[in-house]
Amino acid sequence: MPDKSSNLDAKIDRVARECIAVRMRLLNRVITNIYDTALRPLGVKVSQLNVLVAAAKLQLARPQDVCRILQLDSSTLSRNLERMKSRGWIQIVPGADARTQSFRLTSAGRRLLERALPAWERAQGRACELLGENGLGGLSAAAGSFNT
Amino acid sequence: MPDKSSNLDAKIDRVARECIAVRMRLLNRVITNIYDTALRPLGVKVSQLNVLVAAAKLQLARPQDVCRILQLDSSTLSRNLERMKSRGWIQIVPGADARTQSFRLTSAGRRLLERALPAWERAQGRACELLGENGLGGLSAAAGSFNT
DNA sequence: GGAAGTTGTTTGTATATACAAGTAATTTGC
DNA sequence: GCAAATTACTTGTATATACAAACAACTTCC
Repeated sequence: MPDKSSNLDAKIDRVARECIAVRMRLLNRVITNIYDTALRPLGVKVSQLNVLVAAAKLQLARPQDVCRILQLDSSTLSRNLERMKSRGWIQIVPGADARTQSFRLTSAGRRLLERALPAWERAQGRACELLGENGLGGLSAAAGSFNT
Repeated sequence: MPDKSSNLDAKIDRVARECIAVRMRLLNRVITNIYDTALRPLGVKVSQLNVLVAAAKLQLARPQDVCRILQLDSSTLSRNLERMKSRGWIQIVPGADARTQSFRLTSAGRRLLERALPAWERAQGRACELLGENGLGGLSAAAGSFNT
């Protein structure tokens, strides 16, 4: 009779060693923490900064576009926008299609981005160090298919 | 007088193009979604699977160790354990130090892992494809410093 | 031009995540 | 051997995240 127990153990060992999701999620926590720590004095998190930057680039941002660009669920974005709206960083702009709740940066949002840039630089520098050349290249390669 | 406005735009453009956190977080969402979708029929998410696998490997797992290994905040783990305990996948094991709430897989937890392995294999395959050789290598390189 | 289908967003619910503060147990220093 | 410091975890609070379902507005098709 085969030893089912150690067979399972071996497979579990393989998951522990090889699982891509484990490493991706771990690195995501570490990297997010670096940026959030740097941004904390400004009262903004990197998740929000991402959306603000996207809005700045799009000028007039449609949620659907931001969701596609960032691969975000629309319900997630909806609630993030709520928070940023209440902080005065973005404002809703009614458009032609009454279904879309397009939005854009307010001047307060723009000022926030400006003030956040130095902190972003510092975090970016630390993240670079942490990932190393290999990690950075791999990240770009892997994320490449989701550009713009 | 320098054109402050476009200078800011250029910097924002740089954040949009280069920000490591944006890409890491985007990839994390995509990869997590692949595993969660594959695991959905089993009623477990990859975040929980990670902890169950760690518990399986440690045999008797101390929360502090799991937090260190996965770079998780202890409050996060505390609540995740609560959910997995209520599902009967883990059980608390009182130990020498009354502060530590060590835990281990129950047999139900072990059976869950066994049933989840094929779904994990499928998700792992798709994640490999998505990241490509470069992405996989970079991920390993970057996560290397956090091994075990 | 109206019914049926599609699309864009929000709301309900659940999990994951972290920081700050609280609590309880252990360890250290005297 | 006790007070102070430290450690290990939990609880309070807030954000991020996604799926499912609801809703409203647009589009298609006849």
